[in-house]
Amino acid sequence: MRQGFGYMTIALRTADTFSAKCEPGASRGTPHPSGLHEHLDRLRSFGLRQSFARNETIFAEGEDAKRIYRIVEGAVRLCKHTADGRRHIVDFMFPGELLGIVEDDEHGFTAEALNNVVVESFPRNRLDQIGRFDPAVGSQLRAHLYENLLTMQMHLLVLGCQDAKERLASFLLRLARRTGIQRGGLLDVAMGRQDIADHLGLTIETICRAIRDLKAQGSVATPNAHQFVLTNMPALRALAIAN
Amino acid sequence: MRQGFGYMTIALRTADTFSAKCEPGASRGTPHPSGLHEHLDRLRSFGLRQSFARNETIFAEGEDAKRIYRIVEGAVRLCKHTADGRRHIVDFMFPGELLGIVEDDEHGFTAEALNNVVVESFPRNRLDQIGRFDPAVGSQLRAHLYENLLTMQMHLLVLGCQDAKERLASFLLRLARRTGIQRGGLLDVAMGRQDIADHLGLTIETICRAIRDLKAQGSVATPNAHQFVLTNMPALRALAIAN
DNA sequence: CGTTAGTTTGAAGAGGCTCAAGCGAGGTGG
DNA sequence: CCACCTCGCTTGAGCCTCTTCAAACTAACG
Repeated sequence: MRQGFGYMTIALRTADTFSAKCEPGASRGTPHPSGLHEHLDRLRSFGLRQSFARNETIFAEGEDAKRIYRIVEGAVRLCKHTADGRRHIVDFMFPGELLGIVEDDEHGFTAEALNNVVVESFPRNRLDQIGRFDPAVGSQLRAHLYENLLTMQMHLLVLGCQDAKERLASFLLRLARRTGIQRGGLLDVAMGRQDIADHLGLTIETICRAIRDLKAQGSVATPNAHQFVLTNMPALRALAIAN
Repeated sequence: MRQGFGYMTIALRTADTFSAKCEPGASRGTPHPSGLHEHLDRLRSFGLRQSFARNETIFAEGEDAKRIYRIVEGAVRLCKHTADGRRHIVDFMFPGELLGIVEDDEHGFTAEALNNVVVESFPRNRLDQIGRFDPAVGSQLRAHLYENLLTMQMHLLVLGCQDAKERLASFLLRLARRTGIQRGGLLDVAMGRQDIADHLGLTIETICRAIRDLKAQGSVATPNAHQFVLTNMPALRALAIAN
């Protein structure tokens, strides 16, 4: 651990860029471009800025959920662990996205930095306090939870119905939709192969072979292990579950 | 379709029994024994009671979500379909549970009757209206969404990490926890093998074989195809993900 | 008592997993 | 500056689980 920089060419997006967010569900117009951000901005004075190096834990499953987090820079994985040590990555999170919003007292998963991560965190009870006067907060929180719910349902469909290549295609397309694509069609992939495997319910070897196959059929190219070019979107979309 | 009765020995529970509900998460005390029910009861005059025969559709994915449903009797499956016709059953629902609560304009999945089902439905905008005066409604809706979210996360873990026997064990234990167990340790299983398969991301044959294996190792018995006896709970729990 | 829908079992095949080794890029120390 | 080491990625071979296809069985119903 703590071994420096990791990948991700350049984190172009900053905390003020997140209005472009549009996830999930592609088709439906974004219901709320997360109005929650405005409320958090109003809590600036309570905001705490923190940095985490690769593989450091931002918060852990079971910990008291006293603060909510906004990712300013870097990428994060959300993990759940089984009793016998198996790991599943529920989702990845990117700049401008909110983290650790629960209705429980404790966090339901562990959040770990994929690379150098900067987060701002805010006391949860402050937001609740605003919510007591401004009913919009409640509905924005609900919208946030609902988005997450839709994302989970989509992912259930992926794990329940798709084979390795299809899962990878779904993953890459969603990643492209969320993080955007650099000039030259370059897609930066912050997470390692093992992370992708644990997210898609496969092994690292199967991920590698699925990538090789997609390359062989001309659907993607990989200039290096952490960058992809989606050379044939229609083919990928045909594999994936929906866009 | 419409071939009469289906299974499920006797639906003992009625609309007034749901206070016993305690899902998901076993450990945590039920955060809200769904206070939403009280609000719905207050909307009695707008309530619409409907019956559905086995395999009939209660509402379909993509339809306008104008009403929310409460199951009075019977069991329901919630399905999503991929473009190429594959089916995934997101979850099953039982008497006393609420159905079709979305933040969207349209339903995110299809609800179909597993057996003879009776539901009460209420206009969504009426509940919203109550919510404008009573802030508790909003937080109860949020709690409801959050419960669903936790359930999905649990199920992701099942699909992402477990093999056939483990998935079946997880499924049976959760089912027992939700629907309760008859005298004699009998667990009524309203859904067919194909439904279980589509819920667990397996084929019907694999389900049958997993059942056979659990029987062989003495963990369950099956007096008939729609009843199970969980003869060795510790063994099942050891297989399952958490309780 | 035949029909039908659903369940169960078998045999063969495929996709993904395991184990093992090779490769390549980055960082470190001489 | 190069050699070395390490970590993560990639590839291969064999195995195992789950799937596929096919057929037999069972129970409910007309």
